[in-house]
Amino acid sequence: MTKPPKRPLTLRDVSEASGVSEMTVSRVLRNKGDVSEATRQRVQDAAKQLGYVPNKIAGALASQRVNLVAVIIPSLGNMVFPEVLSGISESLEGTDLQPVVGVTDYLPEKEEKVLFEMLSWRPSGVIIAGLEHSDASRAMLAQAGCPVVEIMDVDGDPVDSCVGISHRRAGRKMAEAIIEAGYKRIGFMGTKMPLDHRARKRFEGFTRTLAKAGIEIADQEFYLGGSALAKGREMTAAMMARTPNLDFLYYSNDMIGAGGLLWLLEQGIDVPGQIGLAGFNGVELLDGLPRQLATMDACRREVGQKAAQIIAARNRDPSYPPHEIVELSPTLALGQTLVRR
Amino acid sequence: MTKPPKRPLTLRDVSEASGVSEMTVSRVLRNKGDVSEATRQRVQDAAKQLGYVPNKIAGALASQRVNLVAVIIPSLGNMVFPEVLSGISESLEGTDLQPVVGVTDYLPEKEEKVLFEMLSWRPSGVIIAGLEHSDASRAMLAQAGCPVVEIMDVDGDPVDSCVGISHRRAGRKMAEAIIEAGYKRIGFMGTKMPLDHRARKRFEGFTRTLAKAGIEIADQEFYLGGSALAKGREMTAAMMARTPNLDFLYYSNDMIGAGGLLWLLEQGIDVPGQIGLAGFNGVELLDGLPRQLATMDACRREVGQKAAQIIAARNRDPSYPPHEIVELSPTLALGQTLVRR
DNA sequence: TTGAAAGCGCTAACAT
DNA sequence: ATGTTAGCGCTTTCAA
Repeated sequence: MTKPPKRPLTLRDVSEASGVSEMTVSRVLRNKGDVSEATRQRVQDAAKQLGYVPNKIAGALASQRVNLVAVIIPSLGNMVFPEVLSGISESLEGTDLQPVVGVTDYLPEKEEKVLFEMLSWRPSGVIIAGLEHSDASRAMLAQAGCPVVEIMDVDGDPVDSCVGISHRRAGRKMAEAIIEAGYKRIGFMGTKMPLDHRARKRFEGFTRTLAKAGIEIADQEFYLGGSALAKGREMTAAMMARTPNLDFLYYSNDMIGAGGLLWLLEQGIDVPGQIGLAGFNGVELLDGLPRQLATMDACRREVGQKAAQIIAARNRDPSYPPHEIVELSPTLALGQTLVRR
Repeated sequence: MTKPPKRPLTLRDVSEASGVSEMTVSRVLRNKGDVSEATRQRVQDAAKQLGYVPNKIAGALASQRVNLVAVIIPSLGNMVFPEVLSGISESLEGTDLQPVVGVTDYLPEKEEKVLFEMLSWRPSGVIIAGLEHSDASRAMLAQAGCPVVEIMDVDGDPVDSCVGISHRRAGRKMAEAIIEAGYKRIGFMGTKMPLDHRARKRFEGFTRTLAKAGIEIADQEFYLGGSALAKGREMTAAMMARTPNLDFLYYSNDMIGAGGLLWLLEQGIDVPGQIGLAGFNGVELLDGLPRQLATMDACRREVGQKAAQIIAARNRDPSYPPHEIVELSPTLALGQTLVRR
């Protein structure tokens, strides 16, 4: 090891230390072009010796290529998005592409800012959650000059490519399952809507399907922030007090569903005998609950994988067609809380 | 909006569109230097009209400044790290710095790779979890040429600055509380150690303190992967079958603790009457459990905030002293599962 | 207040 | 297999 340098090392330093031209040093460090084994060794030794770290900024500017994929998601606290991320990382593993994450907190203005920020690094691709964006954001995406994949949702009009599930259909399928099982007095709990378009679409698909069967939501409640598990408890307690004759509770996510389930069991309420339950997402957490909560898997990992594959493929092969739309099918898991009655 | 460009727009395009020199356009876009209100308007209109997004790569190369802070953490699936991240984002909000996240999966080799990758973008600072790094990683950090803050842990020898709690002390404090409450037959459950130094240190602090009081861990079990809640259940079931006379269970994280708690309650076991429990982290999730699990807060958000503040301060003021060490004090929450017996 | 020139550290393209 | 030259798109510095 050498002593801390005042000035960051450059290719030139390695060149001088190894007695090889900058160009050849560059070739060695990128494994590009033919270099004799001897010089390769010399260069690598010199680079390691000095502790040289290449300057990607200069490299990117010169080569007009940046191996970054911008990934823009609403939140990291949700568990859903980390799973999407790991799908993305997985698919990008073999390539030289690297994901860079930006978080919007479900705020369109912040999405705009984050997107602008990321595009100004000229990434090789953009993966962005949702199909709803501000006009400015859509314009930026359209002009980005790189593949764009909108994920998690297919109910809408993508700028370019798109990978996800239909949340309307997911809501519908759940409603159908509930109707078919014979439940009639249904309560709904979820996040406040305007922020979360996918939850809203599920709710729409759900209520419409119920309506067609002549059923109306008997009670509903929406929350914002806080511990989802605790919120699930509270909302369930409140709703059961307000509307005691409910026979089913549909939660817009598994976490509040789990909270509700725990509360109901504690009250000695028979689940699913007296009341049925369902959530949404298929989070791993559920495996540890006293009852297996009915849920619907949102294919989070697969969404991430496929989206990243599209980006990678289009970077590899510019003739790969844009505007690809991939709709994945969420699977319904009835668990132990949605049974025929 | 204009039609999709083949070539990304440059300052030159804005310059031509507005009839102002590139230099002045640059000044407007960065709010730097004096520009007359008239030209400022012209330029901004032109830029927006064209949909110009500045090229940060070129900007960074020219200015030798990059407004990115590299944040390197072991995992996103843990809930712990997203909280640290939000602390970081929060502190960086006012500045022009932006966090960029890299994930190591607790693997030193991957840490090395991620670190190298991030340093090659010449960030304005590095925030990295833990004090244990490979020699190569330490060397890179030492040579990084930017402030480095190691976080989450203070039991060790930081390269530069450091913000965190003492996990040894945390383990000790928990042991003291348990001893003082009168528990004697103690079981431990946690992740497999070598991967997670902080969990290991807590365990060490814990067992040593017990040892001093003449108590030895009566049973222990370690897990790897899977749903933590479910693992907590399984391990607890296995341990209670194997060593039925335990009177306390210490879990290395709240999630497995929650799983254990749920299982015990289901079995009709009296918590904390028959057996006491404690976890670690103070995760929000716990608010929704049937009993408030004893735990110890790791100050995750505060750690992130403080670390980012240090980076920001040192960027603002180069004379800000390096090698700052900040030890935060975790607070013990006895909840309802650690009571005097 | 504005503009012109130089160059950041690399790599593409072309020699040799 | 290796070296040379000319930028990449900005910002710094200096001049007007």
